[in-house]
Amino acid sequence: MSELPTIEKGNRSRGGADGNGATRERNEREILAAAERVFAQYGYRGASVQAIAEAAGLPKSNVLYYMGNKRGLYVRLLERMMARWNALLDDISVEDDPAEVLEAFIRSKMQLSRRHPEGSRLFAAEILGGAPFLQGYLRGELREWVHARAKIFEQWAERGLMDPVDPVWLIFLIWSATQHYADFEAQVLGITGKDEISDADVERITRFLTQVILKGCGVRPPSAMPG
Amino acid sequence: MSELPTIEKGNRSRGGADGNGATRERNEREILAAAERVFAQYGYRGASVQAIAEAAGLPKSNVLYYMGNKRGLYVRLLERMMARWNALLDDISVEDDPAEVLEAFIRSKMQLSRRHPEGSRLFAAEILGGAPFLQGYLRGELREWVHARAKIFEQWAERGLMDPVDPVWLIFLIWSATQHYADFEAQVLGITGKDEISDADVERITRFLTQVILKGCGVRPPSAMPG
DNA sequence: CAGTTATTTGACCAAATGGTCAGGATGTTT
DNA sequence: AAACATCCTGACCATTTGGTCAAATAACTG
Repeated sequence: MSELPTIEKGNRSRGGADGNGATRERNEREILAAAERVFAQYGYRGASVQAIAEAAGLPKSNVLYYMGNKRGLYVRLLERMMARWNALLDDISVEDDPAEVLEAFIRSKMQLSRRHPEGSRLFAAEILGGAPFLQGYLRGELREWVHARAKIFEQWAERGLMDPVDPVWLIFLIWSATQHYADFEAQVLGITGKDEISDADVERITRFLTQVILKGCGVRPPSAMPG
Repeated sequence: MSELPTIEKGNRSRGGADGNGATRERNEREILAAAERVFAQYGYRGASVQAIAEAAGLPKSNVLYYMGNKRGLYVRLLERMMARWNALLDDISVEDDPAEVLEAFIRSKMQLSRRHPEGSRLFAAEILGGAPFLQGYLRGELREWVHARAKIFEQWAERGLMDPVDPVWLIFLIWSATQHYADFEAQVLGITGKDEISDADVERITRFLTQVILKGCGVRPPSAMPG
């Protein structure tokens, strides 16, 4: 605990600029990755700049040199995660097949959580704590995102392509079910006795969720073209 | 932030012993409630004893007098929540009706999250952070709990009372879906535009989840008695 | 090469952290 | 009233917190 990082001064492979903004870019990437892990584990308040610096293998001052301050670093991470989320299921229309869209949604959401488990947990921790930094996003962009898709689900229901379930709650159901495997990984591992969730597990879970949720809201399996 | 609690010294209604352990009991209750809120919001590291004390309207020293230290207080809260959880769905057998049991599970889980939202979030934060204090519980008691119920689900599937879905993942699905409304309340409120989740909402959500999940795993609605 | 800019980092700071403790206040019991 | 136990809390402590700064170093540019 009292041990400092002990970076060798002459670490040639890391120090100094090396043409363009390459140094900056590389260091920022490394710091962001480390910060994502630490913030995800301890939350905003619980995470310390010192801990982030150690995780990145840099002195604290250097982290602050690149990121300005803790708050800014945190917000940057949140924004990065929002961007990833926004890119999800970006273009669907009423004409699409419900089964295909829902499966694609479940699948890409699972993969997002799997590819960025720390970002996913960071997001979760932020919302758990009352979303002090994300209020605006939740009541703005994300709300629009959800309602746009909800409208399409409703139209599908009107056309008899699925049961008339509340589309917003359906989205929450999918969100929570997929999020669970990233956010509560510790629980899933503890209960199943595994020591990691494999790609095969992810595939099985995806299929399970797809099957249960599609069937659960009466979506016809893809094939028959209406009209 | 720099303001101290400023408790009046002569607060008659709180000071001193009053027969039995009534004082202790009352103060402990109040401290536990305050701590649950603060830990839920900020996580273990992010929560400060000072913040808990202020939330309880007591000086920090008094909180430590009752609870010993931060760690002990936290563990006590986790244990209280585990006890609540363990009491859930405690006696089911293969002879029971799947539809009834699953609905009861969803319903009581929803109510648990609703009655103890802070406890629920506390639990979630602990697991999010890798469950450093709950490893044992997850790999022990909770694992048994889950597997015992999973076995029953499997037998139901064998008897043709439901689809042969993986029972552990079904439990996770129900867990995550119900947990969501407590843990991510900020998200649900932000997106729906409500400023609280009403009892009526809870009832609607419960019905929605019951309908979709039961249908989704092919559970026959209650009525026909087998064998 | 000199000049300019970007990077690195230890020393430092005020505030907050978890926790201890002595001593006073408030009761109950005899 | 004396004795005893519980309760309360301000003062205090070592450590950690987020953040600043100046001086050193490294790299790019003319």
